[in-house]
Amino acid sequence: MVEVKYVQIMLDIKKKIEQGILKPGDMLQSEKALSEEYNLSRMTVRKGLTLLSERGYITSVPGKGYFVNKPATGKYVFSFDETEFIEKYVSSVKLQQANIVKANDILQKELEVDQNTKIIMLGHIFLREDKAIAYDVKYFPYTKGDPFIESQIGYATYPLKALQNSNAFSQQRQIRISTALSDEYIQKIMKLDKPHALMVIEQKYRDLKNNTLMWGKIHILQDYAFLEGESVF
Amino acid sequence: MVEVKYVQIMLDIKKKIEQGILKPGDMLQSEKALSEEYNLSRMTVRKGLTLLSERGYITSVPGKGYFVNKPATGKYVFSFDETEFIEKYVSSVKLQQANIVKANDILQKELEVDQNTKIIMLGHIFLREDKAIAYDVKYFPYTKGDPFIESQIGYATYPLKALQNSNAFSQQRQIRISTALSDEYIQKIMKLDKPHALMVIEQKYRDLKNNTLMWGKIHILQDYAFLEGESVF
DNA sequence: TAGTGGTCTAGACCACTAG
DNA sequence: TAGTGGTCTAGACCACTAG
Repeated sequence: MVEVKYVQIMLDIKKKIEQGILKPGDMLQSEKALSEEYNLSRMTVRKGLTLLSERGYITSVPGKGYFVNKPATGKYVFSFDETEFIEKYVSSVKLQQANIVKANDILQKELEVDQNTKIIMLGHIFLREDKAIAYDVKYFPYTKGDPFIESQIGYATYPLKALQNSNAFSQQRQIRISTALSDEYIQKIMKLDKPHALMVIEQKYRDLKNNTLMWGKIHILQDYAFLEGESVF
Repeated sequence: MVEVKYVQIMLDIKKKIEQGILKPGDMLQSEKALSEEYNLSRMTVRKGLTLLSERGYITSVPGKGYFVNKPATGKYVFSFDETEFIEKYVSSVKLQQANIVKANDILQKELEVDQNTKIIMLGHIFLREDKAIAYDVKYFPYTKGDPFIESQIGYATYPLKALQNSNAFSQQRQIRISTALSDEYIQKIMKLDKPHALMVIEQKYRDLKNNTLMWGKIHILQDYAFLEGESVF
């Protein structure tokens, strides 16, 4: 399989970096020198270098040249999606609680609203063959007349899908993963006879104007709580 | 601040997608049509479209055109790095155990070695003001004469840094996050008086030939176990 | 066959770097 | 002042699509 020219030069330089022939901090040859060495136009060389730069191998410093990066360690990508979790493990979702509440201190902070804002709270239990494996609670600021929120009240199935589909390109999401022992309330509603370890996945959805659209926590029983990721540079 | 032309066209089309003027599945105008509309050369238009494509907004289909993507939900990037964790929370690291062991079933599977391979096992306790907050165990296949491994035995401080620095560009890393209740062994070595929730972070380092360089698990006490991430498309 | 995106070229002008 | 990377152009040839 013959690769395209800019991939060839990219792979060639990448190999030199991986083998340590080019070391972190080293300056590459100039675009001009590379285009002469590889017999390519400068734009084609640039395309190869851009790929290396996007993948974190090198950095360009205008006026000076390209430099081999010090590898950044510890960065991973992973996926988490309630709807995927549900498809994988959950046989049914039970609406456990649906309330309109006033914003307490935590909600004021997390949703960035004042104390008079009404909040829709939705609690769900995720069941697998009649056994509770996760408890999910989400809070939505209730803006009167907001067509999305109106549609959520009394929404039959799991509400998040609507939020995700509505305009996902205009959302920014944050996630926070931690762990906790089940407290008495959770043990009661999940019908656990003793304390269990839970993975707690906290999510916040924002729109492009930085308004918080949703804040919520999912508590997953340890046997069903796995996240997997891969390194990226 | 005047943006460069390819950023302008990128932002313009991005806005149309975010506002829903262009919807998932829609075909964009052709490169030629766009270059006439914006009065730009085709290469400049392409550069803008490439940015949108890299960010997950559109996909190009050769021979047909560019299409607006359906947003992929649930993908996040986050960082985890033992050395960062140590800097943030840990006042001292205690070597708890250093052994050469034979590969049992789990190690054979995780390290992809046979039963005769010798494995170096290093257990560390992470202390914060004399209190154990994490327990870390790592396994390295012992290849005789491997200069890296030789240097690890009896290595005074935390061993991972050497592995990370040695040749990080030629490594691929996997991570797996789960949660567990502390078992008796962990309670003993961490001096816990009762069961605690632990975040379990499992990491595997591979080289480019897919040899496993290291497999290990860190068990972190719930109060110190937080991972944060952001959405990416 | 006309239209699409993918690759590649040769050249231009620019701001910035560093002696 | 010579060299560097950043942007942009006008054009070429290609494989692929779909009527």
